[in-house]
Amino acid sequence: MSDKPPGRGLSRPQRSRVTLDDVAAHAEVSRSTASLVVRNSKLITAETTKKVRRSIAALGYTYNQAAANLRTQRSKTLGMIIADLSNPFYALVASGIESECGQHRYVTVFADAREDADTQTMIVNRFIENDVAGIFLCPSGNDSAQNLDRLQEVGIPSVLFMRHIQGYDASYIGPDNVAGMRAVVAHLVEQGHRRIGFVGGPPKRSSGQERLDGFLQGMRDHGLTPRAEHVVAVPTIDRQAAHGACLALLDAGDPPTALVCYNDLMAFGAMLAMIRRGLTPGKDIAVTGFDDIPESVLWTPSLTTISIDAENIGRMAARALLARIENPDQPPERMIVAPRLIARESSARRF
Amino acid sequence: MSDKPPGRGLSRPQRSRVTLDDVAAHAEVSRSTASLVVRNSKLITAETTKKVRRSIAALGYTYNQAAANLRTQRSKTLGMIIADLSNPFYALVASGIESECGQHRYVTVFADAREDADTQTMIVNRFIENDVAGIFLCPSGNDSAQNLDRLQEVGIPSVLFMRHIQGYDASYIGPDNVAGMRAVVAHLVEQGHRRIGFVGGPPKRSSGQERLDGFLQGMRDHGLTPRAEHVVAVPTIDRQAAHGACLALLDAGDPPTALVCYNDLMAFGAMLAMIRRGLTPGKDIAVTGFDDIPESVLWTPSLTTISIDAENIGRMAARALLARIENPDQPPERMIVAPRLIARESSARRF
DNA sequence: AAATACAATTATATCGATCTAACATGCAAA
DNA sequence: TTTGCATGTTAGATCGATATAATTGTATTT
Repeated sequence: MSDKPPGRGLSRPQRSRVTLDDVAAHAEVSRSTASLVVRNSKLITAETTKKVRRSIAALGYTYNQAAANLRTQRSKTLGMIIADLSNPFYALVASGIESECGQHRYVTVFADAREDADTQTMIVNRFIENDVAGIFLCPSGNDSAQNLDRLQEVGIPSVLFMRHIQGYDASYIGPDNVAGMRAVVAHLVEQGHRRIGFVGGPPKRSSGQERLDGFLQGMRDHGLTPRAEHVVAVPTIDRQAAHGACLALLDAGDPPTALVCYNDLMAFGAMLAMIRRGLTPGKDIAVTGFDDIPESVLWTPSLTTISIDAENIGRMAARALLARIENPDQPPERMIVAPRLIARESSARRF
Repeated sequence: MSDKPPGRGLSRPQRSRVTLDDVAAHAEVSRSTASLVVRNSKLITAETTKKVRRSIAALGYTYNQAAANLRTQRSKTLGMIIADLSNPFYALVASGIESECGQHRYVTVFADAREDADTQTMIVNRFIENDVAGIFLCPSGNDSAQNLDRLQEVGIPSVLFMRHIQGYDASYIGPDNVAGMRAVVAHLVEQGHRRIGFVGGPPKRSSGQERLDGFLQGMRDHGLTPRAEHVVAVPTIDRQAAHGACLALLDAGDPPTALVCYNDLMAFGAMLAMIRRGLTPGKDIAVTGFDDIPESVLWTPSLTTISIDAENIGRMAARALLARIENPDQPPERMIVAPRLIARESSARRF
C-alpha cells in the first residue's frame, strides 16, 4: 500500500508520531474528549465517539501507553527474572506468564540472571528505573534477599515462583516438593525397590532442600534409610552435572536399583550416563524425574515423573501479581500446587 | 534494616517516588543541574556533582527512564517476538539478545507468538503502543509481512533472525542453511552412505526451504538422488513430530542408512523413534541435526550436527538493531554466519 | 575600562497522555 | 423567573524527565 521510493526500500524514519492532539484537531473536539474516547468512556455520546474513531483511523493514531503511565502513576509493564532460560521448564513458565499478562494489556520485560547475584541486582535496578508495576522472580541462591528488600522499599509487589525465601512480603507459587518426592518413593517401593538413590540440586535453594527432604521422608515412610554414598548433590541443575554425578555413582560400584532425580533434565542426564555404561535405564536401574516437561513422554524409556504444569504455574503467578497490583493492601498469597505422579516406563519393571 | 511493622510484613505501598526535583531541592541546586549530574555531564563541576550525588544517595532517588523516554522522543525498550520459546535454541538466542541489550541499558519486552498470525499482530501493536525503539522478530509463516509494513510505517527498525522475508527494509541474521546441509551430506557420503533420508520442517519458512535445498544440492554434489519416500516434511518443528515421522519411515520398510534432520530437536525425536523400534542410532542408522544445542553432546550417541552458536546470533542481532536505532539512515544489514560441522558418534560408523 | 569569551548554572517550555474542576447546555422542580 | 441538577464537553495543570536559551560570574583580550 505505502508507495515506497524506487531503488532501495529505504523509507526515512517517519518520526512525527500522531498524538491525541492531532486526533482532537481532526475531529474538531478537545483533547480531553479524544482521550475519553480511546478509553471507551460512556460519558461521551455515541455520535462524538464515532467521529473521533473515524479521525483515529484516518490519521493512523496509536496510543502511547508510556505517556499514559507517566500521568496515571501506574504502569502496564511487568518484569520477569528467570534463573535459567535454557531449562525448558522455565521457558514454559515464562510463556504462561506472558500470555496471561498480555491478555490484560501488560507487557513483560525479562532478563536472565544466570544464577548470579550482582547481575540480578543490576536487573532489578534497571526494571525499577523502567517503571515496572510488579516483578516475577525465581530467586537464585539467597542473594535475592536484599533485592526483595529494595522492591519492598519502593513499593513494587513481587511474586516468587518455584523457589521461595522466608520472611518477605511476596507471594509465592510452587509445587508441593515434599509431597511429590514422597509419592515418587512410594511408587518405587511398590515396584519392589529398596536400594534407592537420589541425585539432588543445591540444598541452598528451597526447592533443593524440599525435594531432598521429601525423598528422605518418603524413605522413612517405608522404614528405609538410603546409603550415604547413594545420596548426592550437584552444584548446577542441568543434564551435564547429573550426567557426571551418575557416572561417578555407577563407577563407584554397587549402585542403587532406582535413582530419584531432582528434575527431568537431570533424569535425562542420568539415563544417558547409564546408557553410556551399557545399562538400560528402566530395566537395569529405575529412574524418576520431576516437572514432566514435554520431552519426558518421548524418551525411551519414557520417564516416570511428577507433573506440575509449568504453563499453568506461570498463569497463576501472573494472576496473583496482577491481583496485588490492583489491590496493594491485599496480603501476599502462598499457593502450593498439588503434584501428580505420572508413572511411565522408566520405573515399570518390578524388582 | 527497614523497621517492619509488627504482625504481618505488610508495608503500605510507599507511593511517593523521589524525583529529580526532590534531589535538586535537597542539594540546593536547580533541577537542570541535577539532571545533568545523573547524565554524567562534564559541564558540572566536581564539587557540585559530589553534592548532588550525596543527595541522591540520601534520598534514595531512582531514575525514571520512562519519563526520560517521553521527553527525548526515543526509548530504551526493545521488543522481541519469539516463534517458540520451548525450543532451547530460541531460548539461547533470547538470552544472547537480552544480555547484549542489557549492557546498553536497554530492557527487552518479549512475547511468544505461538506461530499464530493474529497473535503476532496483537503483539506488534502492543509493542508499538509501549513505545519500543526496535523489534527482534522471528517470523512465523508469511503472516509477518503486514506487520513488517506497519513497523516500517511508524519508523521502528526491526531485525529478523533465523527466518527471513523478502522485500522488507529489515536486517537479517541467520546461518547459511544451504552450506550447512551440504556439509552434512558431504560428511555422510564420506562415511560411505548413499541411501540418505531427510526429515524437514515446513517449506513455507525460509529456513525450511533452505535446509531442504541444501540437502538436495548436497546429494547432487555427489551424484545422488534421494528416494521420494525418504524425504519427508513435518508441519511443526519439534520432537513429537519428528518422532512420528521417523516411526512411519521405519515402519514403511527399507529405511535409509542415514537420516538428515532439520534440527537437533527433531534428530532427538528421530533417535528415540529408532530406539523404540529396537534400532541403535549411530550404528544401524546414522543421524544428524542442526543447531548444536547443549544437549547434543550428551546424547548416546552424541549427535553429529551443525554448530551456529545461538547466543552469539542473539548478540549479533542485538548489535545490528542497536546500530540501526543509533543511525536510522544506515541500510539494513544481512548477516549470514558460517556453519561448522561437528562430527560426533551419531554418524561415526563407516558404511 | 569596555568588550568579549567562556564556564557553570538555571528558568521555562516540552514530550503525550490523564485528571480536576469548570463550563455550557437543557430540563425539571420550586 | 430562578434554582437545581444531570449531561456532555473542555481548559489547564500535571506526571518526571530533557532541551533550549537565558543568566550569572569570572577570566581574557584589545
